[in-house]
Amino acid sequence: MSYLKKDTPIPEPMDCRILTAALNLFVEHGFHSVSVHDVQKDANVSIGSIYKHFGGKEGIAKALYYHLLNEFEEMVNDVTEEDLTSRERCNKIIALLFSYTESRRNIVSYMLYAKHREFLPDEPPICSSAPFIAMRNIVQQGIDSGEIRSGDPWVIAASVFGGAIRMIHLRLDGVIKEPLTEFYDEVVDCMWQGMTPAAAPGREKRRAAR
Amino acid sequence: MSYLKKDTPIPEPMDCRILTAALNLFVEHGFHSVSVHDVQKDANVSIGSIYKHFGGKEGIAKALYYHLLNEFEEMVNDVTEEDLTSRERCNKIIALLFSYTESRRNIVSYMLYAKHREFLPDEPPICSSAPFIAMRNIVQQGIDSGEIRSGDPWVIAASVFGGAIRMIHLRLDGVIKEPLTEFYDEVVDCMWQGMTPAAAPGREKRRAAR
DNA sequence: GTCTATACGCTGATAGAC
DNA sequence: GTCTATCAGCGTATAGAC
Repeated sequence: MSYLKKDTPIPEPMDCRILTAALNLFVEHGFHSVSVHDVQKDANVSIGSIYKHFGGKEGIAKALYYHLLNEFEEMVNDVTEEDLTSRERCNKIIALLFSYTESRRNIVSYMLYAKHREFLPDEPPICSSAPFIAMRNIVQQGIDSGEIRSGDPWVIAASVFGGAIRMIHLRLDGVIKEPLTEFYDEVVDCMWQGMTPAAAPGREKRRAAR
Repeated sequence: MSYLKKDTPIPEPMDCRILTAALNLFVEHGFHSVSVHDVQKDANVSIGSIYKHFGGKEGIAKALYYHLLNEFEEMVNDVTEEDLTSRERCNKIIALLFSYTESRRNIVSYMLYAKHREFLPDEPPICSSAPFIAMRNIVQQGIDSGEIRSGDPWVIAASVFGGAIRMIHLRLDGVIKEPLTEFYDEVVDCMWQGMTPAAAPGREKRRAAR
């Protein structure tokens, strides 16, 4: 059942084999380029089973999405419950995301790239789903406690996590060749320099183009 | 011919009507969910013309991609040729990207979300294509001239543009309701606070989790 | 519960008239 | 150069045997 956790204990045969096969195929070829037959073949089950369990291709994608979203949320919640400062929580989330990108590449890719609108017509986009809101809330707490400069919560959250997320994109696209974990210190350092309340008032700026 | 430029002068009837229709359909429904018949209907041309001009659906997607990529590259090159500091160049690119996201939403969405691997099997991913490399080079010049803190060029580039790109994603997903231009000052300010060479040595850090 | 075989619609692509 | 009519193949989904 556990995809994100390191110690996957060999999941229930049927459902999970289907989900795992679908995940890999979706990421490698794209949702619409994969047929139910492809999944069926890869998972060593029959088409009937797939329709019995998930009701079709969209059903698989939905189940996969919610399952992974849930695990992601648990991860963020775990970090939230630890006794850490807001900054340490942000850092930990970034570290975990980097780590997962290396060890569970396809999962991160699916959650980051999949156009969920395609199979979840009227579901909130991933950016406004629970775990991302939790991340924004961590940032909000940091603002309230004075650890992080104040401002629009989404802007601050985008500034905190934007660099790291961009690094993940570059890594998934093959632009960056080395494991992300090597860049963790530098990314986090760059980011916090701009997020300290002390730095907020701004000196020497106000010369921006445009 | 000009999609990115503000003053689109009513393009050549045929080719551009097809490309425009395809762009909107691709963005709204996804590449694979759109049939050639859909494009044909929307563009008010016949299937024959489409196959004559573009050779099929993939041909349309490719033409669209290269066309827009080219315009994007021109935009970056224009900024590069202006007499500005590296920082001002970065700011101007961010300002232009924000502006285009508001005025030419589908174009930005297509370039940002489209999985180009699907129709460009062995083409470099967008992140390593010419305009993005040009952006990284601007950052590199800033590092060389001492305007920007030193470090791995991709990390620094990700830190410079990551927050802004994240804001674009949030805006395209409908999470952010107000025009991006309203957030420009704050985004740029946050970012440069972390990018100044003076700030690089690092004080009070080295407490990162993980 | 699991499988196989089959039906039906849609999509990409072409041939040939105008 | 542009269009219409048509085809062949694939992909989803189902019905029914085991």
